[in-house]
Amino acid sequence: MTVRETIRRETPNLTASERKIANAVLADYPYGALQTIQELAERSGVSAPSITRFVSKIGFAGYQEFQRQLIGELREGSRSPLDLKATERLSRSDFVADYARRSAAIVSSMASAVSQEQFDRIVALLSDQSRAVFLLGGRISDTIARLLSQHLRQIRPRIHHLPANQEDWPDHVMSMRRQDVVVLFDFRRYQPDIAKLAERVAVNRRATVILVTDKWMSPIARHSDHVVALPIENDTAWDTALCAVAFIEALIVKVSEADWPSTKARIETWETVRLSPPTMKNGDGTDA
Amino acid sequence: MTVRETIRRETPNLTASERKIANAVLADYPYGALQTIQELAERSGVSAPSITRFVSKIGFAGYQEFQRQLIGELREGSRSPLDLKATERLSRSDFVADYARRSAAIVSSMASAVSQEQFDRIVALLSDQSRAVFLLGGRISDTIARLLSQHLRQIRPRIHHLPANQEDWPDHVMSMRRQDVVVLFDFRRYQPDIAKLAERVAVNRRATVILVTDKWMSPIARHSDHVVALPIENDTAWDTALCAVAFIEALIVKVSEADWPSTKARIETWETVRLSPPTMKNGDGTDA
DNA sequence: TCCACGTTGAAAAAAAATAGTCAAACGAGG
DNA sequence: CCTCGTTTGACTATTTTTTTTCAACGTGGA
Repeated sequence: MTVRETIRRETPNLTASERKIANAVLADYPYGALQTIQELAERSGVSAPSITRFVSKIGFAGYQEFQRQLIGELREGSRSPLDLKATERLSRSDFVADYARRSAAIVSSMASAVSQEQFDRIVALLSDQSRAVFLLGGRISDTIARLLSQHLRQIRPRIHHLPANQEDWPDHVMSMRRQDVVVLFDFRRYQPDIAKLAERVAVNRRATVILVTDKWMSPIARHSDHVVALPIENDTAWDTALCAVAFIEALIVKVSEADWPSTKARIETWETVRLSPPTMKNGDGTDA
Repeated sequence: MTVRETIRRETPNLTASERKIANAVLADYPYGALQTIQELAERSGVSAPSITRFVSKIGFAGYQEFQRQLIGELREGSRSPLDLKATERLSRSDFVADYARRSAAIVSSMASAVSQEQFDRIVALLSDQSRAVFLLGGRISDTIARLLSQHLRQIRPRIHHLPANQEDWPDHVMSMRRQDVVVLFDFRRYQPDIAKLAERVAVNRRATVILVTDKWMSPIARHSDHVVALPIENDTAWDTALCAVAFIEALIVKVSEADWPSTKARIETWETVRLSPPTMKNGDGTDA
């Protein structure tokens, strides 16, 4: 019986504070608990005596014995992944584990949905600072688009996240030049307004359109230069945005590496500016 | 420079007793040294003061720092089995596939960071429509928080996503009642403003605070009733939000299932309303 | 609303670990 | 064989850590 299992088993009997401790211990297991009581108390947000009560409640004679057991596990663990197997078997029945496993499968299937060549082309477009980048997503997917915007802003200038309100679009559209890049996110329940925007951008402004969508392909695809069709199915009532997130995070990594010194410098400047004035933020995260 | 190397390098300068200690430490490295001074002294066949002299001689401030260093090494070392392999193969030619694989691994590790019990408790809180729900995230994580808000809004009423601007918070905070739920997202580069909000909410309004953070634990943990500590490390310069997304999607599935007929009815109504008038959207996705 | 119970953290006590002191033991060189 | 310098461990002081005590607090039930 590992400490982890013991804690899991005792969870139902724990009080609120004790549960916080349990979380802190399990969150960074087992190293999180290889500290003094004080430090663990600090990290868990409870008092030191609560830690003592916690360890005795889950069946140890004292904090030291508890730590000794953890070190013992560590030592055993380095020999055989026994604990891992046990944990896995234990968690077969729960939803979280199951969901995690399924999600992982979907994420790994992303690789077959995006070819390396396509990825590289998109990275090249986004890394080219002579091109402005405009982003927009649908009702739900706009939050994903915004994740990309936020990160890109840290890496390079001229990132424009279009506001949700259609009426504000024309201004932005008019400022697009032919060499610019428009990244659209549109998953099923495709939105006509975005399709319209895409068409206008493609036809009138001739900007490069990158579309991130699902395998059923938003109608925007016909106006897009690059279409990334990601898996979104989950076997639940809800589609998953995981692949989209994984995809944009992969993009971020590569775009930032394209000119890392510049990225680093920019982030540092950014931090300085952010920290000095008492936070004066732009309300909705879009640029004006 | 590992402790082992340090010891090896210093060996020539050691006295007989000190060499005994060195042998004892290296013989069962690093576990042999993860004991009290007394035990190590016993095992080495020397006295406790010799141990003290030994550790200071090889350049540590004291026995504790020495042990801490060892634990640190252990922790670094343990990252290798899964991640190091991935890092090695982070090849240019197949970046997407590698990234997908690593991302999948991280997502599947989510299961060990979130226990089923904890998950169930959070689902119960969010499913309880008598509780209003307030959400907020940090600079980047707010987009994740927003994803949750968006979905929750489709499922149930009284979802309030706090605006990014701090000055608008007091209004919302004042409307919080004791039975309400506040969901905060805060990943490293923890933001003081959010911590302040959390404290005020916990102390003044006594609402239930759910914190989604990373294993280093945002200082908000101290004021939170439920702390979800997710893996975010990626071996890239950027932290990943994948687990956070997977987590909230899992939440969504279960919260929506808690009262599926009601959820379904609500979504249908929602669709009708959304499609009929020529889209009049709320600018930033927060409620007024 | 009030009461009884369980939970919590501050403070103090207890225990332990660690560092310091000093004299004895040891060994090298005379 | 003696002397000096080094090393060593018993003893002690100090610091740190852990545990216990106890009062206050919040919670849930009457």
